[in-house]
Amino acid sequence: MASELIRTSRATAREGRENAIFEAARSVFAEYGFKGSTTAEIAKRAEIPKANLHYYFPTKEALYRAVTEDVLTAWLEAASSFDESADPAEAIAAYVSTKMDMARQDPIGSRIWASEILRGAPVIGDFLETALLDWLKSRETIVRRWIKAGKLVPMEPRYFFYMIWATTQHYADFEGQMMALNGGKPLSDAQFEAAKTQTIATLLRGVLPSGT
Amino acid sequence: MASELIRTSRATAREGRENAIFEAARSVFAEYGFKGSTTAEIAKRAEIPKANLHYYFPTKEALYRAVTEDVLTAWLEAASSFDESADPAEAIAAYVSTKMDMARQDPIGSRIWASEILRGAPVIGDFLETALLDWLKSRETIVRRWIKAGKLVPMEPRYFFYMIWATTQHYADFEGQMMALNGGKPLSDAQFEAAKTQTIATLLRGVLPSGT
DNA sequence: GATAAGTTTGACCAATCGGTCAATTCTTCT
DNA sequence: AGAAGAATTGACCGATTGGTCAAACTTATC
Repeated sequence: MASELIRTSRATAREGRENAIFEAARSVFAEYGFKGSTTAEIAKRAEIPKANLHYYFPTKEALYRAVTEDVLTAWLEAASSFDESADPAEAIAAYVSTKMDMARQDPIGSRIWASEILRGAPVIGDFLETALLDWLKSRETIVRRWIKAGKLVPMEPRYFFYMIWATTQHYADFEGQMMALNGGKPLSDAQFEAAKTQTIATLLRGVLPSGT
Repeated sequence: MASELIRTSRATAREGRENAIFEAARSVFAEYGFKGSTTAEIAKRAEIPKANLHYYFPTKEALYRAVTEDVLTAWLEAASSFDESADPAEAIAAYVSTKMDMARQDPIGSRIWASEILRGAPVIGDFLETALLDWLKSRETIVRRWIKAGKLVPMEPRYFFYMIWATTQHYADFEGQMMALNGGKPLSDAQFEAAKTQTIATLLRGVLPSGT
């Protein structure tokens, strides 16, 4: 039930100043997108002179690509959680749970993804058309098999995955909106657990046959 | 079933060049966010000299506020669709349907909203804490009444609204991702209708008592 | 402790940023 | 037709942008 996904460090190992720059870049890119971000602001958050940033990352785009690559790696890691069970209810619950935990632990990564899609995915476009599409297709096959076996209600698997992605992503990307609706405070651990449990329950009720 | 929401013109009446600037600004702000957008790019898309833009909108921020206000107006219009029926299934179906249609017809508006939230809602923050919170609270009361009456499964209404908002918003904000997964083409009308129908069905199954 | 390699930094540059302004053109009214 | 106001425009301004560079400073190696 609890997640093993503890991201104390990023996927790619970095240390010292390089890591400070990397983390600063993540937060700035998540907030302002690629175009809206400035190397000066990143350097400021990393507490280093701007010139020093360009020693580790030659251009703003190189830094953005490094950050983006890291986000994709995390996505692929989470994706595998879908496959670890043969039972649809378990697989879906595990996947949604993992995605929710990711949104909670690494909202910045999720926001970088969202921001990248908003501007037309110029950097991760290739990934979407290849790795992501492959993943989706193969999981659609699995879901269709479950439907034929009567373990899931008839449906188009793709739109179900969109619901899962949308909901889990929402808890990262719209954290600000949720805070405003929650007295200015972020969701507490208890609130988040309730949200996660309920989301899984609603999704499962939505696709499991009635008698289950 | 079909939506009455035809947004051939924006909420606020505008004409001629002012409208061209307004629409150009919408598309640029949606793509790059406030900071990442430039008045030069907006002027270019509006096919006017940059100086002319400042005749109608004194500053970039004034233009952004005008665009943002328009998005909020559209949101409030859609919100009312929840109230038009006494039956929970009908109310939810109508609301989701309206929101889906909005995402389809005005994805740019949805993206401006998302982009604004991503950077901490500096402009619409007040709206979130007042009008949106009021709306949410009063609808939570309605949903709780339905739950007590046994018309809906026990749940925290808020997280259910988050699911609805997330899913409907996803079809606007992540259109680029969906295109990449759909052979580079946007969802056809038929595909979109299928997605909408299935989304409503899954959500309703998820919250309606089993015997229904 | 000298030398070389790796790291840090302030000063600087051309390009772009949001915005101004005076001059010009177009509309409207009489 | 001609005056008055509204709309349009190129030229321009100071500030900020991403990025460079040579000089200074640290660190590891002998």
